[in-house]
Amino acid sequence: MKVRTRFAPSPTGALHVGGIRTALFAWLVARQAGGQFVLRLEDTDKKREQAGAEQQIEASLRSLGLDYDEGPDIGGRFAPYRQSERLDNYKEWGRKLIDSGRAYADPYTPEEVQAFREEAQRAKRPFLYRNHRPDSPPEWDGSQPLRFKSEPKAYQWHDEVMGDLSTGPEVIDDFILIKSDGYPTYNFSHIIDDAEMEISHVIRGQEFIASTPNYLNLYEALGIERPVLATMPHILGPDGNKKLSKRDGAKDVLDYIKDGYLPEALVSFIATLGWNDGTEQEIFTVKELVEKFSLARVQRSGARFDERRLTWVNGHFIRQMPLDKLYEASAAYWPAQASGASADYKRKVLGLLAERLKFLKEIQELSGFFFTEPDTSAVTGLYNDPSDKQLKKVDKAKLRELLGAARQELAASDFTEEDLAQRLNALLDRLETKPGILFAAVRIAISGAPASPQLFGTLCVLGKDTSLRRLDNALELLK
RNA sequence: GGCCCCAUCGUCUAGCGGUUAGGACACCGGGUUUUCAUCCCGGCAACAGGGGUUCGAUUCCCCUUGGGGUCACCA
Repeated sequence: MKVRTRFAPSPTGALHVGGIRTALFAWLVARQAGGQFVLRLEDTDKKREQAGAEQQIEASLRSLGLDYDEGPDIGGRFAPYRQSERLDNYKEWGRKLIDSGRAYADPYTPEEVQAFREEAQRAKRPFLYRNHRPDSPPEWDGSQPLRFKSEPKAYQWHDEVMGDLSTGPEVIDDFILIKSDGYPTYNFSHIIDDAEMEISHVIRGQEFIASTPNYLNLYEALGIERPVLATMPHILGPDGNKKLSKRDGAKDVLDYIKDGYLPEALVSFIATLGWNDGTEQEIFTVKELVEKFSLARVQRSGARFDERRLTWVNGHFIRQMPLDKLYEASAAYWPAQASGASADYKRKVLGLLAERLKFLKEIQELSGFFFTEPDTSAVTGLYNDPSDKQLKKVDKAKLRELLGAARQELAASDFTEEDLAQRLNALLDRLETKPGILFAAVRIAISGAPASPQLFGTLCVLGKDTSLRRLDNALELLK
């Protein structure tokens, strides 16, 4: 079978993790089979549409490397890929259904239908339009909704993720195919488009499982062979059990990218949210995912979104990334003060920072003192009230003595890491002091930060002039 | 409310009749002789409940409970 999958969002907002996961899995299925992945825009609701959403969706997919072979902005064999540009198509299929007696014009006003619905609600029964199906509907002139004339019956079908599913005839109803504004409903348009675009696997969220029997009924009326169906469980919010939404702090994918989460980390994390290969592997490269992914191993229950785990995965990817690649990826995250610094210097700073980064945006806060003098009030603050327990025991006079001695050693050093280590360690013995005291004192003088990368490397990168100057400044502050 | 789906540590999960129920995140402790972090070692922590089936159920079946979805001229 020729495998073609699609991701078919409506342009009503940004893509969050839930939507992206559906896209990722569809993409993986296509890439694994050497098939195509299609992006189609379901823009049939003008009221809910949001300006810029299409671009945002496209950018989100691209930023994660989920490239599509056909889509609204790149065209393809079955263009156009915006449903709003395929309206004639749906009308034509609507006519066919009218001709075969499987569609009819809905004569009721929205208010009348609403009254039926409320009546059903009062009786605590599910609402079925077909209980009110008109005997002799008017001719469809496009101003009324066009409804599907269903043929209720029981269904059982196979879902690649959920397994065998079944329902009774009571869930089948006469749903609207084409709205009175001329736009099709999702229920109609996606079936037509999937068929015309030769989509082999329909992979989508759990919310569609209830309407699947209706689609099955429509496929039969249309004489269309149904594609393979796969239903993804929802991704749930971190604290609640509700479907993940913006309100749960579900950031848009581009927000994560902006904060310096790496695409490959995002992909690995999202893929393992509801899927695993049965081994104890926790992290996957994109290549591995393409090889190992299978719909059959997708979890049937919903998964909670835990950002802490994403953060861990991201840190993992950062740490195993070669420095050159990491440097490339970090371009947008340097603080403003770094603009004058050389690439070579920044690369060295990044080398020191790399092992403690959770995401790239942290470079901004962590690297400040490499580019500007430490804040004097921060330095005095740290000396007066050190977080370090050892340093607490030392008075100012002693601090001055230690820093003075350290300054002398540094002045004599060639500022290679080895030499610095050797000299300062020797100083430790000579002054009979603990590293927790001497090194902390020096570290604060040169960084003004409560936490910073390892001392010798930091001194080495900052260089002799800067280091000595900062030590002098600190000595001045301690007077 | 009807219909449908789901159910292992706090979280993501392995398990597909016999296991000391495994891993990871988070958390807690220890180590890597400066801080933070990394890394390593250790610890805490789960089969929702009740019936069956079976020599034996986390695993298969049923019920209960709990959670979710759906019942739009939204997708």
